[in-house]
Amino acid sequence: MSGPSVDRMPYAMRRTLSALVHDIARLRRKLLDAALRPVGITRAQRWMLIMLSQYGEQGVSQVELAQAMQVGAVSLGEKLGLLETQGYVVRVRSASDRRRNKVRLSDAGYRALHDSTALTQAFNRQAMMGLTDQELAMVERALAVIHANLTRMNMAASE
Amino acid sequence: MSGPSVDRMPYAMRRTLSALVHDIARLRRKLLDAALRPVGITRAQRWMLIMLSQYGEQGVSQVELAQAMQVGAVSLGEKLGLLETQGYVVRVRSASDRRRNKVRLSDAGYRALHDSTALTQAFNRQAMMGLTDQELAMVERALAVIHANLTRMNMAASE
DNA sequence: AGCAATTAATACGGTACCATATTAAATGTC
DNA sequence: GACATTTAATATGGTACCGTATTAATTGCT
Repeated sequence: MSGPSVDRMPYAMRRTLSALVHDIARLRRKLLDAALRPVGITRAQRWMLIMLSQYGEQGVSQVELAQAMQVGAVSLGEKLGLLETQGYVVRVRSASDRRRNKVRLSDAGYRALHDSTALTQAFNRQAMMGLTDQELAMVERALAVIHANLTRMNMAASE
Repeated sequence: MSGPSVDRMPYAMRRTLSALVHDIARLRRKLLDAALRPVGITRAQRWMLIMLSQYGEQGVSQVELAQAMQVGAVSLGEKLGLLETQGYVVRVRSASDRRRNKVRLSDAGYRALHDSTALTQAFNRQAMMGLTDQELAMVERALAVIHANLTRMNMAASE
């Protein structure tokens, strides 16, 4: 009879590697999106434009693009909808398979891609300030390992 | 007369450090949230529970907590609303300043924190597999630099 | 050819963030 | 004490993700 059975100690909250990754992603999204405002696209949209630029005139289907970006088909469709509304991408029903959309960049899309590049690079320089190229390369390699681990876990989770 | 004035070349799309950070954050959120499902909280909620555990019985105001977490007051309020609905936190109007809420963990909150810890640690071990402690320490230091840069930029942006 | 299974995209609903606008309470100034 | 200012929290609306359910079209099997 007596006190509660729960442990009420404060938990350790060192800024771990994982917490740093989430925090950096969050801050970077916020700040870079603000920096890209003049161009009219966000960081995530820029990423999609970059991917789309790989496929040129003939375009890609949404499923194929989603796989290449390791992103859910729903997220992709939503973002494409926005980009289409804004005029940066074009979606056309494929004639050979009328379930598919052929997605490609418009001229405005290529222009937004071009216009956002310098801003992004300048932003990255500021964000990476104080680290040598060697350090950055090492971090990139380590993160690639973590990314590969997570990708494997992700595959395993979806069978 | 003539062709369009836009450059239609495909853009380089090496998995850069920045892209890796965003991707790791996204995958980690997805997979860890799934792993934590049995406990009933998400990774972001766990983070908030950890922070709340620092303040003990007397609790914190939302503004103070938002500053400590470097998160917007709105996001914080929303997540607190969810956690309160689920019974993990308690919000009480402060008597001395009736604008303020005093927020603290409930017993269920402490329990969820406890229950989610082992799962999170196991998850992290899997995600970091293949990297030595030295490498991880080095990555953590480098990410801390980037985080500090972004934090500074964020301060500057809000004057 | 006919029907079942698969596939591409979308609808719907949810979490995690953000900025800006609003409301209510406190504070500072006269 | 009265009124303008500041502050704490919330309302509103937007982007970026997710999972599951649905719809329409194709493919595969018989």
